[in-house]
Formats: sequence, C-alpha cells, structure tokens
Amino acid sequence: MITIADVAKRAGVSKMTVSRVINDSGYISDETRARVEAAIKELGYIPNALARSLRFKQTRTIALIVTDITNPFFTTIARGVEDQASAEGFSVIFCNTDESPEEETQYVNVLLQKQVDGLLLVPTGGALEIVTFLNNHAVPFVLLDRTVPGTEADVVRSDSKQATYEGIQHLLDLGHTRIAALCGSEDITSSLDRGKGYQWAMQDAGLAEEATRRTYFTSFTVKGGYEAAQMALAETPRPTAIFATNNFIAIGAMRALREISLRVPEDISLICFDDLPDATLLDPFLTVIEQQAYDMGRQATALLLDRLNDKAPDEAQEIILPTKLIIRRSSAPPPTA
Amino acid sequence: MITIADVAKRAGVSKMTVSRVINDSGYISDETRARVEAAIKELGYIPNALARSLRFKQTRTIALIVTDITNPFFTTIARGVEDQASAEGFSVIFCNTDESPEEETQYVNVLLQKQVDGLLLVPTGGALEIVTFLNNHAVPFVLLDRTVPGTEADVVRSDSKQATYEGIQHLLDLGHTRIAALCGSEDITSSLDRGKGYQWAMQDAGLAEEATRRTYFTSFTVKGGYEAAQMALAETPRPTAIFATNNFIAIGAMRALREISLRVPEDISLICFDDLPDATLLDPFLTVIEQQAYDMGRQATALLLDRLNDKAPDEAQEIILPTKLIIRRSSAPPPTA
DNA sequence: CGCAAATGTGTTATCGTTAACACAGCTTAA
DNA sequence: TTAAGCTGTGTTAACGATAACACATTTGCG
Repeated sequence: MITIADVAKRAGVSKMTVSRVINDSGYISDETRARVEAAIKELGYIPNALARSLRFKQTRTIALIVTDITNPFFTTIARGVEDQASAEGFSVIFCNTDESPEEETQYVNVLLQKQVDGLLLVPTGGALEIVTFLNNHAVPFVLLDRTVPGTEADVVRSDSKQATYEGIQHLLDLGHTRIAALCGSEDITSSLDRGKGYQWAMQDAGLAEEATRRTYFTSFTVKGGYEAAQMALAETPRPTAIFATNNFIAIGAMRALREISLRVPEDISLICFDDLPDATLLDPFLTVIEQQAYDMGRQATALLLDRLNDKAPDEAQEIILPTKLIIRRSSAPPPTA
Repeated sequence: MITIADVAKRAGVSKMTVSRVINDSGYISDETRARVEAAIKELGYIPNALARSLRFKQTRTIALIVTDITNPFFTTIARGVEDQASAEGFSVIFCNTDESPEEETQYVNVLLQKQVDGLLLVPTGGALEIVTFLNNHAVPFVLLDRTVPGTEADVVRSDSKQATYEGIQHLLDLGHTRIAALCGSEDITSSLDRGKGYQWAMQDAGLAEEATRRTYFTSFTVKGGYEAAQMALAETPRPTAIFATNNFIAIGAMRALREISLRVPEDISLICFDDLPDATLLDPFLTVIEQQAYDMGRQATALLLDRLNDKAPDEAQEIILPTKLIIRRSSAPPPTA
C-alpha cells in the first residue's frame, strides 16, 4: 500500500507537506504543490480514510437499517437516503433486520464499532431497548416510518391514522359498511396507527362494533395478508371491502380473493397503504394510500446530517409527511345483491 | 468516547490486558478477566473498529455497486449479497450509479479510501477504465451480471445468449416470425448477449433478415422500453411478438401496447428477461426468462470472500448461473388474421 | 531441588494521518 | 532599520488499538 510517507519521499518533502496539499490547508508554494501532486499521480496514492477518521473522529458514513429490503417501500426510502447522503459526501451502509430485534441489536453494535456518524432506523417491534441504548450513548439517529413508544427520538413518518381515516372514508362513501382491516404486527406503531385510523373512521360512521369485530393482526408480508384475508372472508356476512395496512398484505389478500374467485372490485373492494413502484406495475390497479417514501428517506437523512452538524434543535423532531389517496379500479360500490 | 485506556484504568490493568480480554488471546487470569469485563460493562465500552482496521489492514466491509437500485433484479441481488456477507461477518456498503461511469468512478474512489476489503460491481457501459484501475491496484472485486470486454475479472452472471435463444424459440414454436427485440444499451454485455441470442435463434429459423430489421437498442428503463416499442410497432407489417431484454423495458412496452389498444397476448405476444418479484405482483402474467438474482448476489459474495481469504484460484473465475423460461399468459400463437 | 516451560501482565513501537507547534526566510510598515 | 507578520516547511505527538518483546511468577518434571 502506498502511504503518505511514500509520496513524501518521492516528492522530497515531509509527510505534513503532502497532507497540506491533499487537504488544501496552510501555505504551500506552487512549485512544491506541483511536485507533490506529480508524486501522488505517479504512485497512484489513495489517502487512507481509516487513519483520517481516527483523527477526525468522523467517518462520513451513516447506516440505514430497514426491516425488509425486499419491500419497494423501503427500497424507495433507501434511494432517497442514498441520494441525499451522497450529495453531502456521506456513504451509506445498508442493513436488513427482517423485523428481528436480535438482528437489529447485532447490526447496531457492529455499526457503532465501525464508528458510523449516525443511524437511520426503521425500528422493529422490539426496538425499545436498542433505542434507549442509542439515546444513552448519545449516538445521533433518526427513526423512519415508525416511532418507539417510551422513547424520545427524531422521527420522519406519515400520519398513518389520518391517512387511514381518509381511505376508510372513501370506502364508506362508496356505501361499504362491512369493511375488514388487515393490520400488521401489533407492536409496530405504523400498523397500530392504521388500525386506529380505521377504528376512528368506522366509529364516526356508527360502525364501531363492526370495526372491532373485523380487525385482524398479522405480519407485513404476503403470507400474512393471505392468511388474514382468509380469516376475514370466513366471517358471515362477508366483508364487502378490505383495507390492507401495507402493500404486501394487499397482495396476499388479493391471492386469497382470487382463490375463492372473488372479483375485485365487483364482488369486493380492496384498498391498501403503500403504493407499488410505478416502474414495476404492468397495470396500476389498486386504490392506495400513497406515502412519500423517497422524501421520507431524503428528509430523514437531511435531519440526521443536520444533527451531526449541530444544526438541528435540541428537542426531538417529528416530521410528518403528507400522504395521498390514489383512487384506482380496486374500489367500487359494494355489490347490490 | 470510552476507549480501551479508560477501561484499563477502571480495571487497574494495562491497555494490553484489556485488549487480550476483548480478543480472547494470550493468557489472562480469571480474576483479571472478570475485573476487565466488569469495567467494560460499567463503562459501556465499544471497541473502535477504525483503530483495529488500521492495524489489521482489514475492514470486514465490502461494497456493492449497482446501476439501478430501483430495479427489483438488483434489489434481489443486494439481498443475496447482504445475507451472504453478514453470515460471514462482513458489512456491505451500497452504492447506486444510475448507469453513470462518472458516479461509478467517484464511488470506487471513496470506497478505496474507506479501505473496503473488496468490491462487487455491476459495471456501467463505460467501466473499462475503472476496472483496469482496480486490476492495477490489485483490489479484489467481482463483476455481477455483466462483463467488461478487454479485461480479465471474476464474474457471476447468467448465460444471456443461450437463455434468450430458448425464449425466442418459444415464440417461434408458437408460430411467430415477426419478432421484435427491444435491447438495452449497446455497451452493456448482458444486453448485447441477449441481442445475440435473438439473432442466433432467428437465424436458425431462417429469419436472419427479420432479426436485423427488428432490433432496437434503447436503455434499461420503462421510458426506453416505451419508446423502443413505439418504433417497433410503427413498422409494417407489425411484429406479432416482442422480446424485451429486461423487466423495465417490458413494462414500457406494455404501456405502448395499451396505448394503441393492442391486447396481450391476443394481438401481440410479449416476453422478457428478468421476472418481477412475486411479492410485488398481483397477478403473474408475463412470460419471462427468470434469472437467479438472489443466488447471483450470494455466489458473487462468496467468491469475493474466498478471494479475500486466498481461497480462490488465481485465474479469473466465471460463474454462469442457470436461467428458467417461465411461460405465463403473455405469450400465445400469433393472431390468425 | 533446580531449571525449563507455562502463565500472566506490562512496555514500546506501529498502523496512516493530521493538529499544534517550531522555525527560517522574506515582506512590510513605522 | 527593525520588529511584526506573512509564507513555507518540518518535527512531534496523538487518534485507538494490537504485535512483539520483555519480564515476573508459577508450575512441572527429572
């Protein structure tokens, strides 16, 4: 490996002088600078960021920990993070927990050892401990998509409750009363909030009891959606509409519906949280509550970097991004039968 | 920040002794070990991997550079990489070039400064220079999905040519003769190979001239597919089948078809390279040539880590993964009209 | 019993870089 | 003319960790 010492030797100057050229700091004569630059080029010298970081106590690296890298929602967030971070000269280390608090803890440990400057975290259901730990260690971090009850932390998320209210309202407006909600895990706040928004809208429509009866908790997966939908559909009378709290659950529900030959929207309506990326869709069909995933990534990163630069207020920030109800073909009035 | 010195002081031993406890190396009495461990716990000490890496000249970090993080094909690769790497105790830094050689160069530079142990690279069309650079600097790296003509390097990819031959054969078997090929960029080998496979199959069917006339180069994007499809469809007589060299091109083509109200497969057949992940599909519809993206990520990572451990042969390795033709509803015999 | 080997711990130098200080030569202004 | 300041460069110590060596003390075996 070529070090600064090699360059110094080649250029006939001290290491410090080379360092000055690299960092463009202090005084250097044009002649020396040229000699050093030539030596750098000749030797193909690449500065060692490890050594620099050790001195500066700054790695210009942040980490993004998500719970499901296969979900386009998180991929889109990742892209926002990457764009924002790299625009400010930061690298991103990517981690995937699969909703496992153990993996999450494991990753956080490794990342802290690697001295990342900060963390972006989509917390798992069991994140209380690790978030407390991060707070105690004064590690800068920003939560994404979900909060962690019992902790104070920066968070960037959508207003799931309000957005769900509007989505359910859309179904109610169409004339549905038997609406089932397929919720994600009960220890994830975004899932809970969507459940609450559903309850709230139903209650406002005088359907509180219906809502209680037709709420199903499962996981944010296709399989979970499939199973929950089966349960919902077994009920008599059958729901005329299904609200899925995320895209994967909706897809699972769709499969369950197809299996018993229920047509959407003729026999039953289906709406969900999270769009699927336009680029992967042959035919946009689902009525969805769209979140600004890309912006969520960008803003969380911007907030984190602000915090690193002491440019964010002391108190924990909460950034709530708007959502958009996109009405497509999967929602229609209930069958008149 | 708590350092090893703080722990040493607290435990009343030397830094070296603490280091021995952490690394479980050398001799330590049970009593000292207990005291050190207690001190570590009390202080919440986290070893600084930067300092360690500086000594060891090993960061246990690799980087994955892809050209389009929004494409599920690459996301799936990423997941394979992450799983394999983290199983062997490596972290992954993720980068996205958007097919830009400048971004690619930029990222490689930053990553080498950060002393990543190795690179996984989906090379852009203009990667010759950077790959040569990596070779000259003896940086371990493995190419993914594509090769770079004029260089020797490890690569893990599919046999695009053969796979395409089979896909086109499927269309020929159905009775198509006017088949258009929408290829990606001309300086990407996977795109070229797919074009060659198409030419080859057409030639074997005595349709060489057709093939030449109906080949369109564009970019691996929805927009590219849309535009190329429009050109292909403007031709008289119109093609009865379209072969898209990746998933995004297929989606773009689908939009072009829908715009002029052509039904698939009744009016025109459509097949493509790369499946879309099952989890994002409401209704698997496209006939595709599926690549083993997850395995591609895993195997490339395994090869890279082998290389890091001097367990790979000296010569450049080429791992070719099998593909699978999945026949669904988008391909059918040409209209009889 | 005596000496070699095993056990336990500390000291020094080093990884590659830069901050802080030192110093020499040259300019500038009173 | 002279001191203060600018310009250009080098030396030393430090970032946090560990390898290599040094040095006690204990153990084991003929």
